[in-house]
This record gives sequence, structure tokens and C-alpha cells, in this order.
Amino acid sequence: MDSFDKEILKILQKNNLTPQRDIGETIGLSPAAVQRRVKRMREEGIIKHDISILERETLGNPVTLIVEVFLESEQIDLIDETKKSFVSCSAVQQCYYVTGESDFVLIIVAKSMADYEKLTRELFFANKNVKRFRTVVAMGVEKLGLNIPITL
Amino acid sequence: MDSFDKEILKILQKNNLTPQRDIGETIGLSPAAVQRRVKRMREEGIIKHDISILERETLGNPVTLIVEVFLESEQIDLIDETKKSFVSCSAVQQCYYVTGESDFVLIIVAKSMADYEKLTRELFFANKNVKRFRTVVAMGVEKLGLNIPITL
DNA sequence: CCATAAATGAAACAAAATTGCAAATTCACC
DNA sequence: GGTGAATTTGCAATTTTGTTTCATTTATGG
Repeated sequence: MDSFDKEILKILQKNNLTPQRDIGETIGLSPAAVQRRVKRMREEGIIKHDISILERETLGNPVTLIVEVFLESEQIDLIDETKKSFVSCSAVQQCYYVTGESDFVLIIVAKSMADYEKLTRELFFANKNVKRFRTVVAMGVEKLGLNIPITL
Repeated sequence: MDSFDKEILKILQKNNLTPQRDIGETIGLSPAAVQRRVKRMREEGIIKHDISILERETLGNPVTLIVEVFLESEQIDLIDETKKSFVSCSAVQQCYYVTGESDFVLIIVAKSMADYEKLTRELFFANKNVKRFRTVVAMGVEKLGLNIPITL
């Protein structure tokens, strides 16, 4: 992985519909060379996914919540089970397994607070291993991206 | 926005390189019709961005942190200023303006803890309006996406 | 310094996206 | 329910983009 690759990645993580011709011109490489590098990086998994980012509000999910989850037991199989229930929930955008007082931090989207309240029953109250959870309501999503700082 | 649009979005937010022909076959519409709908939704901003998601680890940003920031003053201009400094920082992946005890929640990536420590000086210690902050270290990123639940 | 391997650019090729147009569908109004 | 306008559709032609081929160049190891 050289600096050409990194420059390509910098462009793709901003806009992955950029034509390879344009990328080539920008970084000084032929379209074919760009094509081969992109293909390789997809195969190697450096490029994990290619997705469209949608507007949450228009699609009926205007509420964002940040939830800190505290578990009862730190037994590995119990943790795994709980983890699975979080990850498989489509409302859960992100799930972090964390150190400190709490065990998980979740980023969740919901149609409404009532909708979220319903979700907490499934996700937390129904789970014996969840001791307690603390919800923080996002009034505004000021930045939302997965852009990684890439140093050449 | 009808159920065709929603089906298209469901596909694109998983993989935006899916050929329009495939999308058309799946949902029962001609490639041209799909193309026009996608174009419209891009123009309307329902599709906000099209990006590649990269592997953080390979690109030298293996550390993820969740930070709760408590401000000194709730004055709107001071908040805005602080917000700007967070949003413009490339290590900050997400910035939420929140209710409750704290004022902001940030998701931050870093090369190392030492790197993060350096970042805290710029971002928090250098800012007079930051009263205190609480850092939670992510041991594992179990789920990381921006997939919105779309109901037809 | 040579031989080998890897990466490149140019051109041909294939696949996908985009556009023009006539037919079909939907919608608002009577 | 019927009628006309507006919208949306599918098909086919066109254009753009992505992919492969191949000869050449550049880098690598002995």
C-alpha cells in the first residue's frame, strides 16, 4: 500500500462514484492503473463496503439516541448473547464494546421517543443480564461520517 | 416517494454499486426507471452521500473513543464555537449535540492512546468553555453502519 | 549488471449509465 | 365514470464508465 492507494482511498471515502478517469487525473495515474488498485483493495478488504448514506429525517427516523449499557455479569457467553441481540437490531446503528463502568455504548435511531421506549423493552428490559442503561438524547447530529484521517 | 423508491434505497444503503439492471430485476422495474428514480433522490438529497467504508485498522486508526463533553456555559455562541471545533476535526467521526448532564457526545478515532491524548489538548483543554470530559474506550466495534430501517 | 517479477499506459472491449421518444399509467377535475 | 394534462414507464440508441489485453517500462533480487 503506497501513497497512490491512500490518495485513491481519500477520494473514495468521500465519493465512491468518482470515475476512475477523474481519480487518475487527480493523482497522476492511468484509469486502468486506478481500476486495478481499487479492485485489489476491495479484494483485500481495505475497502469494506460501498454504500449510500440516506437522510434519516425524510425516512422517518428523526430521533437519535446514545445509550450506555451496564451489564449484570461479565461472563463471556452472557456478554456475547447480549452483543448479538444489539448487533442484530436494525435500529442499532453502532455498537461499541467498551471499558469502564459501562459495558456497551449504542447509537440508536428511532421513529419517535415512543418507538424508542418500545425498543428498550425488547433490548434492555427483556434481557436479564442488563443491569441498567442510561439514555442520552441527541438534539442535533452535527457530524456523521465514517471518514478516516489518511496520512500520505 | 413510493415503495419502489424505498426498495431502491434499501438496496443502495447496503451496496451502492449494485447495477441498476439488478435493482430493476429485484423490484420489478426497468433499468431506466431505476436510474431516473435514483437521480431524483440524489437531487432531492434523500441520498446524501455515496462513500466507501474503509478498514480503520489497516489505515492506522485502530483506536475508537466515545467522549462525553460537559460545557461551562450554555451561551449559544460559545456552544457554536465549540461545535465548530469538533466538527472540523478530522478525527471526530461523529458529533452529537445532546440533552442531559453533558452537552456533546463525540465518536473519535485515533492512531493510539498517545495520539488521542494529544488530541484532547487541542480539542478540550485548549477550550475554556469545556468544563470536563469523560472518555470511554472502545475495546471492540461490534457494529458500525449508517443503515436506516426502512419500512415499505 | 542481468534476469525476473511487478506495475504501467494505450487501445480494444464490455458493461453500465443516460437520454430520446412513444406508449402506458396516474391524477385532478369535471 | 370520463377526459385531458402530467407523470412515469419501457425500449432502443447513445454515451460514459469500467475492464481486459498486451507490449513496454519500472522496480527487485541475485
